[in-house]
Parts: sequence; C-alpha cells; structure tokens
Amino acid sequence: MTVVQVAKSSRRVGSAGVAACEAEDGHLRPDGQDQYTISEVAGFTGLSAHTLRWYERIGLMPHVDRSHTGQRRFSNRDLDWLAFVGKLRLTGMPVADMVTYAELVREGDHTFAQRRAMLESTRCDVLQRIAELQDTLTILDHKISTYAGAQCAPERTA
Amino acid sequence: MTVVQVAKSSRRVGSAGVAACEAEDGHLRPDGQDQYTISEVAGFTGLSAHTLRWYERIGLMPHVDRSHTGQRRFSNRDLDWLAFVGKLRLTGMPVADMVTYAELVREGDHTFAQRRAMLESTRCDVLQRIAELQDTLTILDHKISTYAGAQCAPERTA
DNA sequence: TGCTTGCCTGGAGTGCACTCCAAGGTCTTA
DNA sequence: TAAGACCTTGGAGTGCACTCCAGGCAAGCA
Repeated sequence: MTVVQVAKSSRRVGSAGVAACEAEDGHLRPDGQDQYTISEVAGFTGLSAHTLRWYERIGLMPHVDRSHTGQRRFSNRDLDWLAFVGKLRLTGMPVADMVTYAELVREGDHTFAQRRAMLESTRCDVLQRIAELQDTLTILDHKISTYAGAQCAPERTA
Repeated sequence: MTVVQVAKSSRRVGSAGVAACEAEDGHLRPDGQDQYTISEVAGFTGLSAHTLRWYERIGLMPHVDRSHTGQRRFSNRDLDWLAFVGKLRLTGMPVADMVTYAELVREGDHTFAQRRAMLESTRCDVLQRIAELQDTLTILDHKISTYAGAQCAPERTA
C-alpha cells in the first residue's frame, strides 16, 4: 500500500510555483537570476545538498550545468523540475518511478503517452489516498470526541 | 533497475469496521467466533504473520492470548485494535509513536488527555496531508491535460 | 600566505518498517 | 502413526530514501 511518510523537515518544494513543466522554457525569477549554487537550491527546496547530488547521481535530475570549476549551477528550469519532483514525492511515488519518468522526459516527445499514463495512474493513487485519509479523519474525529466526552474537566467544550 | 513496486498486498485492515475503540468490549463476529490464528489475522488485516509477531514484540499489540500450547489466539478486540493501528499507519504516523499511544492505552484512563492530544496532532497532520494531495492533484491534472492536448491522436477527447 | 567557507567525489552508514531464516514444537488429516 | 501444514523464537537480512564521511579542490579575504 505504500504508506507514505513524507513529513518532517521544513519542506518548501512548492516555492518555485505551480508551473513545473519540464517542456516549458526556464522563465527567469523576478531578480533576473538564473544561476543557483547547490546550497541556495537546498534552501529553496528544503532538500539537503546531499540529496540534490544524490538525485543527480541516480538520474532524477536531468542535467545540471557546471561552473568553470565544476560546481553545480542550477537553473530556474531545474528548480521547476525539483518542484514537480517534490509534488510527485508527496504522492508517495517511489524514487525509482520518478527516475523512470525522468528518463521518459529525456527520451523526448514520443514518450508523451507513457508519461501521461504514469501521471494518470499516480492521479488515481492520490485520489485513493485522499479517500483513505478522509476515512481516517472520520475515525480520528470519533475517537477524539470520545476522549473529549470522557474527560471530566470541560476546559474546552467542543 | 526501475523497480516498479506500487501498492502491493490487498489491505483489508478496515474490514473490522469503524469501531476500533480500545475501550469498547470485544463484540463477536457474526459467526460468534472470538479466536483467530495468526494466519487468519494475517488474512483479515493484510499484514504478514511476521509483522503481527513483530507488532507484539515491539509493544504495538497490547497482549495476545495464547492457546495451551503457546500459539497466539487473537480476539475480536485485537482485530479492532489492528484496524485502528492500520488507520494510524495510513496517516503516516511512525510506528514508534503508535507504540507510545499503545503504552498510554495500557496505562489506563488517566492518560486520556495525552492520547487525545496525540490524536488531535495526528488529525492536523492528516488535514495538512489532504491539502497537499489536493494541491498535487491540481498539478497532475494540469500536466495530464497538457499531455492530452499534445497527443495528436484524439482517441479520447477528454 | 594562510584561513575559512563552500563545493566536489565515491562509498559507507543510518533509520525505518518490515521480512526472512533456522531449528524446533504442534495440529490435523489419512 | 506419519506426513505435512502451521506455529514458535531470536536474530539477521532487506529495501528504501536518504545522510554522512574522508579527502581534496577552489574562491574570497586579512
């Protein structure tokens, strides 16, 4: 069932906005900058620098430019991609599947159908997950109200 | 590589119904039976027998009766508890926290306030998670419609 | 020139939640 | 009575997603 468990660590993956379309052009940020160090990107995304390097190593980051000294220089497009990956991560999709998706993106436009199928399958998972969580919420509410009723001190009459 | 491994094992944790209240009495199943072997419970819950033993070992199963030969005999109350644990698991709550909750239950009624606080915190997590997933859904839908538009063959005009 | 800070790499380590194993005891059916 | 399915235990192993480490390079500043 793939119980997710994202949680912890101030995640700000979504900060790069809703765009996150690997086929779109890298639109510049307000300050016009389009070069970010790994620690800047770590700050933007909430991912650690380690994790960003690891993402690149396993093929989840398509390709990151380098400075003349070999240091990574992330672009706005990279940030958009990371934001999208963050969303996929929230769905509970395994990293291996995200890598598969990234490979399809790299292969070009003829993989549109496959990509779409993956996303539609993910969409179903998300819908199911939301339903599960809402069901769980009902049970939690029931239990919480039981506890609330059982506590003699009505410090908060719900 | 690419180990696609989504959603295995038919989970039927919720089969015990919405009850799942550790303070309630063990209401009998329609067949009047109240003794289940570990493999039966594994079948009911979708958890493996290994996992059920492990749950007991770490203190997540309060106490399971034994037959005269030492084999586990799960009761309806155990099933209810497992159903509730399954719900907590769906929320992404770590097993360690669930063990803490189980310990509070074992300690008796004077831990009601703490238990309630835990559940309320979990409730908040669930609400946040649902919001995240709904946000993700929006993005998935946007992307899927992009792909749908890009595919020349309109075999399914959405 | 030396110090600090930030970055690089491959590989090893971590934490979680199981999952399996070996070796043996028990139950059920023929 | 015997075969085979099912159960027991503690401890080791697995897979995932990071997370850290050692050793080293490069830039900026006093």
